[in-house]
Amino acid sequence: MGKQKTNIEFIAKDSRRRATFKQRKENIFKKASELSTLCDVRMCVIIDNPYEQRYGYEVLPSEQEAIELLHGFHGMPSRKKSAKTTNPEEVMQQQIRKAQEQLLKLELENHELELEILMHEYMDGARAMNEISPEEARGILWVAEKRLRVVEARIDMLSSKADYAENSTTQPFMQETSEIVVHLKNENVEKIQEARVGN
Amino acid sequence: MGKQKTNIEFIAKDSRRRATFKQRKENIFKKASELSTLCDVRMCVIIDNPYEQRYGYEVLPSEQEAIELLHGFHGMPSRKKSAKTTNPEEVMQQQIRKAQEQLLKLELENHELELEILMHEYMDGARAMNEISPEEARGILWVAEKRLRVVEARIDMLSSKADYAENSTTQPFMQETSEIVVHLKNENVEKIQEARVGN
DNA sequence: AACTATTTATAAGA
DNA sequence: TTCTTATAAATAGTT
Repeated sequence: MGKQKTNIEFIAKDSRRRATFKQRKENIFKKASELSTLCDVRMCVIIDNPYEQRYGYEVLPSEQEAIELLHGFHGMPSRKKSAKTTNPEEVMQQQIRKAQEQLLKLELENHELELEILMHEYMDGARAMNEISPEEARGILWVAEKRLRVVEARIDMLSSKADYAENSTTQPFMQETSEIVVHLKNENVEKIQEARVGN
Repeated sequence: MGKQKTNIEFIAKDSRRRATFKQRKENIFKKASELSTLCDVRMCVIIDNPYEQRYGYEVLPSEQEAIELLHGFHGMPSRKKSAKTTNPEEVMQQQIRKAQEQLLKLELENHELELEILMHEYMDGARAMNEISPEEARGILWVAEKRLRVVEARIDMLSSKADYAENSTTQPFMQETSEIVVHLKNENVEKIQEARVGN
């Protein structure tokens, strides 16, 4: 659009490219915001910005939304909203309880993929907040250790090929396995320690 | 735009909302695609689609791009591109070698945050390909176990508060700590076993 | 960065 | 719904 129709191809001239980028980027965010409001649909636009050093990319409406969308948490309530009105630690405690509860359920129901997603989301959320409570630390350790024991048990079970051949067709519980890795900020090590002592 | 200027607010009428959604969604993807080409900029648009059951959301240009953008891997070569022309297993083997190499470097240089990012990316890549090789499995276990030992050692070290107070200011190695969780598809358990036997 | 001539996007209507 | 069309918005080239 404009005074002359342009082909969609890389703009060689730097000044023109920068101008076009700035303008079109802004318009895309605007359009995205409009559609989100008009149809009440969650969306996320991520645009790498090579011309700005502060952030390598810009996100609308939020990075958290993007993470949730990518992880498929369409049905879950937005963590962001509740975080606005509640103490972060409270929110996190709720989350770890929810995570533990769900983990237990999944253990019973053999839905490990859901756990993977849940943990992933939880970890992303915790990292975003840059802070975890002793309860969270304990919860994370609990989950991680539990996963590790399950994995080890399964590997032992698979040591015998015969057992595996037999079980693989009859036991849905063996369908998937996983280990869990949790990243903790170093300032939280002390909290973990406290959690262990307090436990 | 249109025959009448409209306020940006939720469209109550369902048929009209659906029409607007479809049209605007298409246009946003088009605009995003154009900007990406015009300025050679990586971007990703994720739109939840409540009217389609097949996918809860649509992504442009790819989910992998989104993951990389979110994790901040702007400088790294696109895994997707190389995967197109190479055997997936080859690519993954290269990746685990790179991961191990980098881990060693980080152990020495105390840059654990970089490892976190690297592992995160690696895991996402592995999951996307839905397949890992014995070498990868062994590599992942190696990394995970190594991280776990480091964490445990640090927690022991922190058992004494006095030691912590002393060391926290003088030992950069103590700056951060982490545990690592790896998710493995169950069909890969056997591969892990093979890797361990072959090791 | 601000200004237009045009091209695009799109709100209603069919 | 999808297509059409009058009009609002976006934008290429210019200042």
